[in-house]
Amino acid sequence: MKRFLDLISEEIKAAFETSGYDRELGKVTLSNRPDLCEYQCNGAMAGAKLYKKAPIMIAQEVANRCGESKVFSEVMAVAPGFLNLKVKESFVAEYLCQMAKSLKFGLDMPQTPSKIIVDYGGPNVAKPLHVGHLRPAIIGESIKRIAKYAGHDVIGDIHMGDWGLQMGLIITELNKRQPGLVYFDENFEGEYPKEPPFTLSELEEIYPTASAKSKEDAAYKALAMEATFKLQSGVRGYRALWRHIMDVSIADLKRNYNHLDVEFDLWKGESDVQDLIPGMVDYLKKEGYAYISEGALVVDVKEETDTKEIPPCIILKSDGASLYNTTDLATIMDRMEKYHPDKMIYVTDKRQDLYFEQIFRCARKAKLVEEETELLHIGFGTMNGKDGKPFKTREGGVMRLEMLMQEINDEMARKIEEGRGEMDEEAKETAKTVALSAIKYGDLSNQASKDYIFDIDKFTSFEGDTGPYILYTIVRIKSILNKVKEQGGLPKEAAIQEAGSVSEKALMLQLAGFNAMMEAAYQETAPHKVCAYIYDLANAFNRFYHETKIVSEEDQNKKAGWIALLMLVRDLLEICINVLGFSAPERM
RNA sequence: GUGCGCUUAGCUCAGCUGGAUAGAGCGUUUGGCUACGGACCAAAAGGUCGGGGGUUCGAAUCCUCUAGCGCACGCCA
Repeated sequence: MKRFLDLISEEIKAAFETSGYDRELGKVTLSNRPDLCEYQCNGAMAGAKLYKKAPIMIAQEVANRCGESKVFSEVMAVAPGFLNLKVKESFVAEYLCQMAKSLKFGLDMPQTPSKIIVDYGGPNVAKPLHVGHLRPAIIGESIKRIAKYAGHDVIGDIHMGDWGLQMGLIITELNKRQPGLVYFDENFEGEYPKEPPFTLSELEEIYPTASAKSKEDAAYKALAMEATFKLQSGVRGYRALWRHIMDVSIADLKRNYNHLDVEFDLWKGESDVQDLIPGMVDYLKKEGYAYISEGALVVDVKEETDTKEIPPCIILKSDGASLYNTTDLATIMDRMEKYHPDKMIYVTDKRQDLYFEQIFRCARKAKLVEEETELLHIGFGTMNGKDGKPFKTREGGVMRLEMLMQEINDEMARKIEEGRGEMDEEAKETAKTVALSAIKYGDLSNQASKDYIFDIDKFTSFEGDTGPYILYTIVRIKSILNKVKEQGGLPKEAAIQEAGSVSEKALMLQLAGFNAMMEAAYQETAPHKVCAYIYDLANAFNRFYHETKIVSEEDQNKKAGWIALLMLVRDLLEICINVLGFSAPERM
């Protein structure tokens, strides 16, 4: 379906054209002055110079051509040359009826869907998730869902850090504690046990212990590095241990991400591409992209148009070891090979901007990707505490994600109990649902690239521009619809009708902007636009609701129209919160 | 030093890619409860859009200079 703004622009554009002006001047935008009109066109002022005419003259001419319009009830030329527009009630109602019937509520699907890989998450295996993992999970998940809704073929990849020193550390510590394990017996040739020699909680304790030891004890660190090396060189027992660590850790990661309603299609990690590295390095050398500089193997990624110094992309360190860059490039190769994506989106901290610039340039220069392959880095800002400094525990440490979630769940449960005066299982579940909306909406309503203040009190508030307010609105609509159902059922074939009040029309116009909004959110990878939209929509609905008695309406026809309208509001709100990554309970 | 980003109401943030009187929420003040869910609605106060200059009929938005803050700048991820 055409976007509403484009549709009504058509008419104004045609009027410009038949008046002898460039039709592009007829672009219509939302009104800046809702007190004066619903939409406006500023083309007459832009055209004034071109046609050496007073803008008001042009505007007047165009307005005169719109006398008999199916679309507009008012086209008025106003000084200095604005065209103030009001849309016919019948036109909006017709548009919404079509929307309600269309598969994606008016959002056109691409002729050929793009294959998109979204790389987000990036947790380290065997280390607990902390608050730093919250933003990539929330933002990445939403970007993925928006792209899916827009009709693309999207794959979410968690891209774990599963091949580094932390593995060597854990193995070393295990060796100290249980040297008798078969994994450390070099002569062992049988099958290794299926059950891991540790539990999750042990694993969670082992890593920090080992990490602390290695910082104080150089010999210990050397052992850990040796263990890492042995693991990477394929020592059987170490690989088997690694598998155990992975299994235990991934199960825990899945549980945690599940709580966040974050789901990955691929659970790949650095380890998955290690075998590709030698071949890639050979290729880069042979084709002349890579050369030795200061002992390291690098690829130059400078370009003539650069206004700044871009350091080369390091492929191998001077000791010959691979690093983050190597793995990321190999991952790009792997993805091209296996999935052939049109686009790869990386969701990481914005401090990695330069790094990804280097990686992308290197991948492009060395033809690891095709010319059309789009590489995009969405760099997000820091999550700060109320003091404006990076979010920390009271003790100043890094807060575990589970702790944070627990704190917010508790706070929300407390509020719900306060409201209801009781607490049961259902209320607990509701608290979790609402808490998640609070966190996610609080994050996503800010532009991703900016730092933001993580203010629990603000986010968990049921008032104002918050997740709970949105959920409240949805629950409220559901409640009305249920009431109508009890009363005698929802009409089967209810069609949205012409607005009978200002607030109703405002609500309808807000609904009509859905497809344009979603398209923009996808194009600009901007979840915050979805938040802004539903906040406006929720407000428009509540205003309308406040002055309209629906359940007790006598005129069945009118009532049926309102119910159809309500269902559309509910559907759009639910679609939007779904792409944002949360859901609404049945009651609150 | 170089580059990037940010600076909008007391606080937290929008601002539809150049338009009319710069908008929300929180907080403050005030009004509306026989509640289809008041977790709501209505209203008031609150701004030289960091500062200067420029382009333009018209600038928070584009250019330029400048200040403050943050971040990044070859072998960490």
